[in-house]
Amino acid sequence: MPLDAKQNNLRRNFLLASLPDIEFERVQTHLKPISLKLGQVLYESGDKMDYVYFPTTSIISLLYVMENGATAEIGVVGNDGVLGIALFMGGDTTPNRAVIQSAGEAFKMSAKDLMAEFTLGGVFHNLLLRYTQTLITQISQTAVCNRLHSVEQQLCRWLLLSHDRLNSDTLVMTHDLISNMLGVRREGVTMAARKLAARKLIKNVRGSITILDRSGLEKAVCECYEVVNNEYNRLLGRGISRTYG
Amino acid sequence: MPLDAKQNNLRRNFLLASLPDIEFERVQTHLKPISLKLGQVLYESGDKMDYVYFPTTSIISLLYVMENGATAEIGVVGNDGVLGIALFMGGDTTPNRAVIQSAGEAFKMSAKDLMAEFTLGGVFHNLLLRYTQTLITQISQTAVCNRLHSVEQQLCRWLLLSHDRLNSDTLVMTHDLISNMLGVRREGVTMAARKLAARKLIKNVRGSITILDRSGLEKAVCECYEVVNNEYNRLLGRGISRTYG
DNA sequence: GCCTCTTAGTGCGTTATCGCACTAATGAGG
DNA sequence: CCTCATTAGTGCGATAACGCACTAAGAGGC
Repeated sequence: MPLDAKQNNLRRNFLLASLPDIEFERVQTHLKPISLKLGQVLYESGDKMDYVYFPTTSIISLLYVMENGATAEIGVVGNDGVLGIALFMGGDTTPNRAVIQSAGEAFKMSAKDLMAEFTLGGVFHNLLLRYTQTLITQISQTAVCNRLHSVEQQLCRWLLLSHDRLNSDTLVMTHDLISNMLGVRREGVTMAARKLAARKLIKNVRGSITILDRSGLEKAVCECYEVVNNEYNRLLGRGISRTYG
Repeated sequence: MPLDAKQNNLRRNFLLASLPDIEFERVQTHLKPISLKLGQVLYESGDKMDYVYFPTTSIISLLYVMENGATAEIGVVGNDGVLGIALFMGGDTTPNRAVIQSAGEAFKMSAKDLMAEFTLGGVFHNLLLRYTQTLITQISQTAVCNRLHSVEQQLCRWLLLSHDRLNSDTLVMTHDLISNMLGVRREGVTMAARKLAARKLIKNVRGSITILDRSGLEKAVCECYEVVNNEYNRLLGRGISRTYG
């Protein structure tokens, strides 16, 4: 990849884009582009983390896997952040599975290089911590939403979170996969999706969902979505959401 | 408070107890003892955080409050940790309400003093980040548990988490308060508590719950409880749990 | 164009939890 | 000792989600 193109792509990750020039120059030499395929597992629970990943066009889902095989998503990482926070937080293994929810590009950085830069304590250090705080908010809101809201509302939230991190209005994703993320029945997703489709908010075709009416979805979603966005904007100073950006 | 007694008490908070002597000496001069009453609110959502709190015998619940007034607990902080992580993570306000779940003692430290020490980047810095990682695990597991487990299992988890952070086997707590924490109906807590009482795991009297059979509770609880403990032990090297410690 | 696999939709009985209205027990204060 | 506020327990219909077995509809390979 020519250097100009690489730098251009790097800037598509908001965290990298927020670095001052001096740190950006230093950091970018350690970043290697990587293509991520749908369903690919970057970390398995308990894995030692050799790399962290800065997505640009891919989306990564953080999943918890129960002993009985049931799964539930606790958060999602796209061009708004970085996968692998446990590394600089001082756990050297990850407690969750990280799986590609939407194929695309990312940049990876070795654990060693990341820690070297983190330890310098500059903007990079503070940026990663602020991002971690927004991720905590996202996980917290997932907990609340799981407790208090309906599958339909949660599907709205999930669609909006994904849409925010995507260039396209179409999510390549089966109901079955979504049900694994939300930790509900596949039929439950089908039902909720059909209701949203009946209201012309989405189009529901085999293997993909297309957002038709983004602002309609925002009216249907629970407050959890906006809470997470507001916190992100407050701490990282730019909109991930297409609406609040 | 005489200095010896104060130092002795300080060590009852595991985070403070883990500091090497040099840092402990420096940190302890900034810590002031404070008594916390049941129901007292330390932070309201959106508040600027003037202090962080290191509980010794008190327990603090992190609650999210919905627009309609419904609440759900996302985590709990006792002598295992510190309240106010958002401060050093770079948000200067807190996204949750923090309310005293069990009356007792704590030490508080001003935001300014905390940040001064944190910025030095020593053991204190790393310890706070590692603790934050364990709190993330706790919140994540709350999300998963809310999604996949029954009220009865969650009550077990909640009782064990509280018991771990307490000197006593008796929790002064009404079903109504517990229902606010768990984000379920008060009657749901009553039913679950009665079932546990029928199995002689707890004793259920007006305004308090007494743990009768701790190991029985551990058999009844979902895996979520152990996951959080294991991660805590792994990262902070000592047991909060009375079993795994 | 047909076969086959994947994905989506349907039907139905079961279960957990909810919402609400109510009664019963407890214990602190006068 | 009695009263009253707080806390706990009951009953019941409503609802959301589940588990499971099944059918129906695309979409790619031969």
